[in-house]
Amino acid sequence: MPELPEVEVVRAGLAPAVTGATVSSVEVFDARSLRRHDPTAGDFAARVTGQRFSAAVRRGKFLWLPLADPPEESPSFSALLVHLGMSGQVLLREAGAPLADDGPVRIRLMLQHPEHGELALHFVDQRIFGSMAVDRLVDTSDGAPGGLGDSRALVPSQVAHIARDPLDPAFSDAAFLASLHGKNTGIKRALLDQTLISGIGNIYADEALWAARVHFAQPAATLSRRKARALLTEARLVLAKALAEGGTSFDAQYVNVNGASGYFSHSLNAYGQQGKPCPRCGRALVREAFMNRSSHFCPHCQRLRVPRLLQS
DNA sequence: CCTCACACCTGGGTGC
DNA sequence: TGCACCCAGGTGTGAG
Repeated sequence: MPELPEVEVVRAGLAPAVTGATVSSVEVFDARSLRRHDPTAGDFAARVTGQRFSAAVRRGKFLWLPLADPPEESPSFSALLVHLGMSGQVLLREAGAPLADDGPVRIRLMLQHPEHGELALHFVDQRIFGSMAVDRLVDTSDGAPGGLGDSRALVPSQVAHIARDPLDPAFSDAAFLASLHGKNTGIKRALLDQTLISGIGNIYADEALWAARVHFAQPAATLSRRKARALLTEARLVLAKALAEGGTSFDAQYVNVNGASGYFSHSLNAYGQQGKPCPRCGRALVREAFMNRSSHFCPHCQRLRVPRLLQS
């Protein structure tokens, strides 16, 4: 469940269940799902077992559950970091729910919540591009809250280089627009660059570009201020609308913490719509190879515009 | 520095 | 049926 709306659906679902809950046990069934865990930070299971979560927090596509109490030997706070990669899921189940029902469960946490009692947290990940880790929390560079869900100005060290997402109140439109101007690359690459703006992936990049009528390969620096601003607005709109519809689910792989799908796939205008008529002009949408994957766009509405200065 | 190709994985779908 | 090949919501790394 990978882009901002899908990760936010998971965060919002986890928050009431994990906040205040204590981890009673940890089972790692596949150590490859700890690719982001630094072994020098200590054994993953040992670092999490017995800990209490204080919140569920998200920036972009990164999710973390801060641990309420720092370890005795260290003064710094840390968090259970979660990234879903391409195929990760976090499912909340009744204690004793069979693992086999949920596909490849890579890690299971048993939680004890003061009000809700015992429940199981299943980290499922087909392709193992996602991972869990224990990571230390560091100060944010701008002094604003690290992400949605925690008012403290802290982020996991592995998230410190990730830009704020466009739904974050502390996101700086001006800084983002200025950074586009200095980029020597196409606009879609810039939208997907999580150090410039986070939370946007292949689906919502294509949707935002379609809505703003911008070609994916348009050099980022050649977008007018007005066009760049419009694109940012469309990105916000599509993320917010997808979130309101529970995210995009093409199959059972992308679900909320209860295993339910989102509905935004019915609202897609461009992504995966190659061959179908453009909802705006009626001409056929196309798919083109891009960065080892695909771009979907309308060749009529989204033209590549080469500035006169660069023509020769 | 900056940009880009590639590696990291599994499984579903398609066409021969 | 078998099997090669293409495809998939992401990110970190290292070459150039």
